[in-house]
Amino acid sequence: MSWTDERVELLKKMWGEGQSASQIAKELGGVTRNAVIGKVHRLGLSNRTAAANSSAASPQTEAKAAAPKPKAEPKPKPAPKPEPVKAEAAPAPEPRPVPTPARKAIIPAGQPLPPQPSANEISAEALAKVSEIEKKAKKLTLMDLTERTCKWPVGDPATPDFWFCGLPVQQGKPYCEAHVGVAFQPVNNKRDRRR
DNA sequence: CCCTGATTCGC
DNA sequence: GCGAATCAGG
Repeated sequence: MSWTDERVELLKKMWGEGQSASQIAKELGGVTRNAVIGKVHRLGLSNRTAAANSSAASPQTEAKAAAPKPKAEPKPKPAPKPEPVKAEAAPAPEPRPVPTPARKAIIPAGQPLPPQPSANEISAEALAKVSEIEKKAKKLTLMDLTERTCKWPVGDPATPDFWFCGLPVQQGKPYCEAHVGVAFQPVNNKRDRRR
C-alpha cells in the first residue's frame, strides 16, 4: 500500500482528531502503526505531547508558534444519543445480569473465568455500570474474542441473543473494567465464623 | 502486560 | 520516502 492522497488525508484527519496511530493504521489497512507514525513525522505533523519541556532553558531556541490553531473541531464524544426506540421483547432489566452458565467449553483464551456473582451481592453501583457497559458492548461472538477483549458473556448461550462484551480488557484481566468490577467482587461475607 | 508516540536507519 | 526495529514513556 502506498500513501495515496486519500490515505494521507484520512491520516491527517484522524491524527487531527486525536486518533492513535494504531487506530489509524487499522482504519487505513495495509499499514502498521509504525508506518503511520513515520508518515506523520514526515508530514511534519506529530507531536501533540510537546508539553514535556523541562523548565530547563534549552540552548535550542524553541521558536514555537503555538498560536494559530483555528482547529475548532471539538469533536468530543458527543452526547450519547440513545435511541428512544428501545428494543422490544424483553429488555428485562434483570437486576441480575448474571452471566450465563455457558462457560464450559467456551472461551478460548483459557482464562480464569471465575465470575458468577450469583451467590454474591454486587453493589447496585457495579450492576448499573455493567448494564450501562453492555449497551456499549461490542457484542462479539466467540470467534471474535482475543486475548484482550472482554470475555464477559451476556445473554443466554442457548439463544441467538448471546454475545460477549468485547470491550477492551483491563490489563491482565479477562474482562473490561466494568465487568472486572462484578466478576472479581471481593469474596466478602465468606469469612463467617465456622465456629 | 498492553499501549502510545519518537527515532533510527537500511532499503 | 518508507517503515520495521527499537527506544522511551504511561
